Amino acid sequence: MNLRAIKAVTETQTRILDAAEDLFMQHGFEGASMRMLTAQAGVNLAAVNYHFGSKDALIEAVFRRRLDAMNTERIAELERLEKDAAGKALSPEAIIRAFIGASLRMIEDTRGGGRTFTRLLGRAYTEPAKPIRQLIGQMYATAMERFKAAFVRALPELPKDELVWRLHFMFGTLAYTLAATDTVQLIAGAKPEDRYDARVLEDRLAAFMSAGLLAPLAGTVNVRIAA
Amino acid sequence: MNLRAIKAVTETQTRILDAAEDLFMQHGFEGASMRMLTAQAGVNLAAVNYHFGSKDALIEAVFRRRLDAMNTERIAELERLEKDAAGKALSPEAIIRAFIGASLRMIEDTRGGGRTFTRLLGRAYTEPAKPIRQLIGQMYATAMERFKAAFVRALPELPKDELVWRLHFMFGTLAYTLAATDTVQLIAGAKPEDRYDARVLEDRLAAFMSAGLLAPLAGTVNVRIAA
DNA sequence: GTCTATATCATGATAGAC
DNA sequence: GTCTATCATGATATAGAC
Repeated sequence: MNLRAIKAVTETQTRILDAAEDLFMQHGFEGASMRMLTAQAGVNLAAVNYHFGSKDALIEAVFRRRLDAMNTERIAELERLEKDAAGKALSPEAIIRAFIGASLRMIEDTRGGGRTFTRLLGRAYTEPAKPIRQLIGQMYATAMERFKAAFVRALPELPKDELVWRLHFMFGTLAYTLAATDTVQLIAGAKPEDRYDARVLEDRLAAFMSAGLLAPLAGTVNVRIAA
Repeated sequence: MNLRAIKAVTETQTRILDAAEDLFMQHGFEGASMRMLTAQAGVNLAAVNYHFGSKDALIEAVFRRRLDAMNTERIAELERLEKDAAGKALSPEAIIRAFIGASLRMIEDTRGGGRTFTRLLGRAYTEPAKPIRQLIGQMYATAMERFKAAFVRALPELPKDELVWRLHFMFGTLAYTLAATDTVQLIAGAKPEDRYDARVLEDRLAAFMSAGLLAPLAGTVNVRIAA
């Protein structure tokens, strides 16, 4: 009888996943080695292959551990909003908050590694390696469709291709915020206590993103100074 | 007499820089090896160390080749605008265009490797390795200060810490756009001919970013549906 | 399930012939 | 300036004892 089928996650697996999260974030997927990883996890070098099969499978496990739950939470929040609205259109800002809230709340989780994961996630969005892009794409697919549909309903007058671009920009804003909140010196000017406060960050991000999403159409208001 | 002092950039150096740009973008700095790199450049394995001294020095050279010029161009464009305005305040959107224009125009340069570099650059913004962050930070420092001052002058009523956050968000939007324009599936819905048209992209980005920059202050307009 | 030991190959860097 | 050859180290992965 297979014990692993019952106790799906062992102590060793958790330690490996925690170390992998941290080291993939710091050094990238190719840059973080099995030796670094098993040393930091305090497990044997062979343990990764035993528990996960290969380095690539470990990468997938790292994302799967948190990302599936995160996107499920996003969709649940959106559906809660839609139910409460009872047929009325949602405000774009409310939809935005439903999308960004789950990831921002994770920033506050330093003990459980959530913050590390969000930084890894932000980095992974700009990862060109095909297998990783496909992996992330798959894991986001359902939530993306749901949210896109919600935005279409909330903004029926916005041309579809314009919406797609603006979703792209919004995604980028979030990705960079997740990845760089810890690192970038620009933010040095910001009050430290605000930096990781999910509520404050959500307010700031939601204000910025919804204004961008609702911007006047380019072409109709292109005022260039000295053009 | 040192010939390299006269002809600063040799054919071999250019080939190495081109290959490095491409492979650092694809595999990250740690993931791209000297062997890959010299093979793709069609030069000897020892050539990198001879011409650049080390892998780290090569990384710096890759950025320096284009980034210094890019930021000089940005500042020149800003100063041109300020001169034309003759003391009057610039519009935030004009300042934004001055900042993003130089990088977006580079996307169109497929032959010379500009597009590759912009993608590398977008990736590098989320790179946590300290030496690289410091390098990029240094190279941006002057331009950042100049542009921040311009925004302060254009938006005297916007609180400083709010401005800093919004600049951070704008930077993120641009970074992600540079890094992911080629890759992300979301954009699959966009017309392909628009995807790399710097003018179209600049219009879309400028509209999004300036709306975000001018958004009503968070806290004053936080309308939550079903809160 | 966990360990040691090892196979096989890639890594960055350099010494020294040409 | 360019090459080959080589060093010391580190890479992923696995076989087999416990």
